[in-house]
Amino acid sequence: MDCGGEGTESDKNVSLDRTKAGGAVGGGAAAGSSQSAGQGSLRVARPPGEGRGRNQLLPRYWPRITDQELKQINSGDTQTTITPLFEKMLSASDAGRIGRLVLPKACAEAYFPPIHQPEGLPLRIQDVTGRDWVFQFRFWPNNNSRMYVLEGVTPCIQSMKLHAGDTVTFSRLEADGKLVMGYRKAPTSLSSQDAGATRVGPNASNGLSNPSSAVIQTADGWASNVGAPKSKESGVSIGQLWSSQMDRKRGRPLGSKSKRLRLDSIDSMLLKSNWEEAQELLRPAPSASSTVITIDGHEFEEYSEPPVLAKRTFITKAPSGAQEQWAQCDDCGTWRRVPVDAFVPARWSCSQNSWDQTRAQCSAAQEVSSDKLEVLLGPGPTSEGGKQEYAPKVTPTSREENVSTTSAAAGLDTLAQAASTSLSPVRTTKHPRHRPGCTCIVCIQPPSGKGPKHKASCICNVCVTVKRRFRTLMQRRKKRQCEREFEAFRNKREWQEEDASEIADIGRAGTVDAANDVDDDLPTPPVCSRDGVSEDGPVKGAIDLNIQPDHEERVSMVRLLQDAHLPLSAYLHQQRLSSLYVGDLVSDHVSNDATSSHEDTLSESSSKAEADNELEVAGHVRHEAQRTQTSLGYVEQPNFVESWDARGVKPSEFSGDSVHSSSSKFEFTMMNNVAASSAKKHVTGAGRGRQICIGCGEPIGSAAKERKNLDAELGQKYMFRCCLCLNL
DNA sequence: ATTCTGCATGGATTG
DNA sequence: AATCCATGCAGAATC
Repeated sequence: MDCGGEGTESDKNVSLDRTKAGGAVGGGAAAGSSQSAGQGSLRVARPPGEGRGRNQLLPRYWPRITDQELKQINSGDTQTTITPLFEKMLSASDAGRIGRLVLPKACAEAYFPPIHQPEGLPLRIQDVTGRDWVFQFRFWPNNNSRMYVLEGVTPCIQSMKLHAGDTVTFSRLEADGKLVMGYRKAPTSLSSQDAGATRVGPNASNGLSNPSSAVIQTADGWASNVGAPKSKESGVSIGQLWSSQMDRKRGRPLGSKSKRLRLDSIDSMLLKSNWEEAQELLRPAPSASSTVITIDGHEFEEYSEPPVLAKRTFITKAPSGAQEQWAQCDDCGTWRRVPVDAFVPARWSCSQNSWDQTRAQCSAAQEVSSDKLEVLLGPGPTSEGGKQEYAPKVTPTSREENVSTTSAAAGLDTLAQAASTSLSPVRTTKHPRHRPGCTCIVCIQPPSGKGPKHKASCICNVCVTVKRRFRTLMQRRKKRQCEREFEAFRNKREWQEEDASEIADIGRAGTVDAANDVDDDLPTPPVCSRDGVSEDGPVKGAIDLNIQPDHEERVSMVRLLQDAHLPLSAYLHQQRLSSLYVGDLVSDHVSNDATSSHEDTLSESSSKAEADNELEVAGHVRHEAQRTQTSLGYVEQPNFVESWDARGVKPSEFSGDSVHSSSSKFEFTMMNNVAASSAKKHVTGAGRGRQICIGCGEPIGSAAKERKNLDAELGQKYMFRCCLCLNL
């Protein structure tokens, strides 16, 4: 029997049938589980029994919740029925600090309240400990579709100590419709690594790196980490099943981006180590020709082709004083002497020894005995096992004379010593562009952390070179900046000239006030009424070329500015939303109504001074749009939507405030009037700005601080209180 | 400089 | 081909 959610078709059919048998689970009445419902039994992944569009839910989101998990969620209350909804394995993004959990679209639309505005609405979700979290359930428009996210999940994720690879589950308590979020830890080896890329085999502790918190997979599916020891009665090898599961998940989550691997610290260290080793082995391509360029009086070699990996070789010093290079055959392990400047490819054998035809076969004897070679190279390279056993130890006497071109440690040590003791420049292959004798800044300085410390007044070669190059870099940066500024200035002039030309043309057609100041640094945003004719803007009577007839709302910036100074209660009253403030329900359509009523009260008059201050007003409008959003959208946290009944109940039928506005729409409208071409970019900034205290309605000075405080306290975003209201 | 925010992109998956 | 969704990115706000 297949264990995962992506099982065979027959398995799916079985699950579907089970679902029909009973959608809700809990209290032993395990929906769709013909298996034992006793403690520790496992629940087969199955399609959710309810919810809109449930048939479209991908199997990987089907909940695999155990009875233990259900009991934990339900806090031992056997009377309450729990309906598992869906689950999702956390991606790196989900578990990151950004605090956004991407929700599968189908799941979000099936089980969460329908939202019609990108701002969405706050959603209260309870965790397995009974703690309530409030997340912002919203969406982003995406390719004519939507991308649903839960925002502000970081505190919750952190409290659960979840990482990428772990799984969060969403269920619903049927008694009150409350949403409950559980979790399932991935095996330790997966918590920091891609579950799809890491395979835990049968011998890997049965796939259980931490029995107390790991996932157990049996023939029935998954057990979780929720507390108690797990059942081990599976007749099938857990390792095999785990392996099977991992096979199916390979190339899949964490996420489907299998190429985007996460690296834990050990991996990072290994990668860094390998990278540094690889750097030591990089050589200019044999066929590449170099050109020498001079920068700040120093010559650099530039190659048109990328470097290639060379074989790890060793250089010794012959009694005659000449240097020799030794390379080991990959086939027979015999060491061969090659010219000191010879390029030995990464894969090399005796047959490629074109420098000594008498030793171009593996059958040819080694030129010197292994003992002698060991003295020359140190015990490492020629040690038992021979091949690829490199741990060269340069003797103290040879360290000053022999510079290994391959050993990172020995080579870097030598470089460091040479630099710190002001020896003459040493041979180095530290960089493919640098050849023995290179005196550039890269080669003359010791490795990071090594060598003498330099003072500000130091005038050693390294310091002088570094300072000179820094000066050069700064000059170049400044030059580039000047060029960019000049380019921007030129574009701006051209844009203004074009605008002036267009307006002049329109003016000649009799539709434009010729007094319009076209020399302003920035275009002033006209405010348009519904018919697209500017009323308050400086171009009175002009046709707004950016008007979008299908847009529902047109608002007055001046009016918005006036509203900004209204107390929240007064504003709500004016907008016929007073009931909202006392806890009555307001839904999406309410905010739309607010917009309409807002529109109805557009100010017909605007002073010249207001027109002159359009830019400033525009800035305030952006601010005000957020205030409006805050006022309308997130008034009373205690009255947030508790959950969403997936059986089709609309948000307005919820017993809580679920209020949000169309502030982005406001802003888009306004920015659309400014310049359609740049409206999108302006809209990008929607939702930001100074935050408004939900206690007193005043702007908050240091929103982030208060928000973090509130995050820690309430575990959600979009709720702010100033220091006074927080009694700080 | 850092964090927040709202997309935009493109690889992976599905139909 | 269409869609999903993980993540990158740029601009704005904030520290």
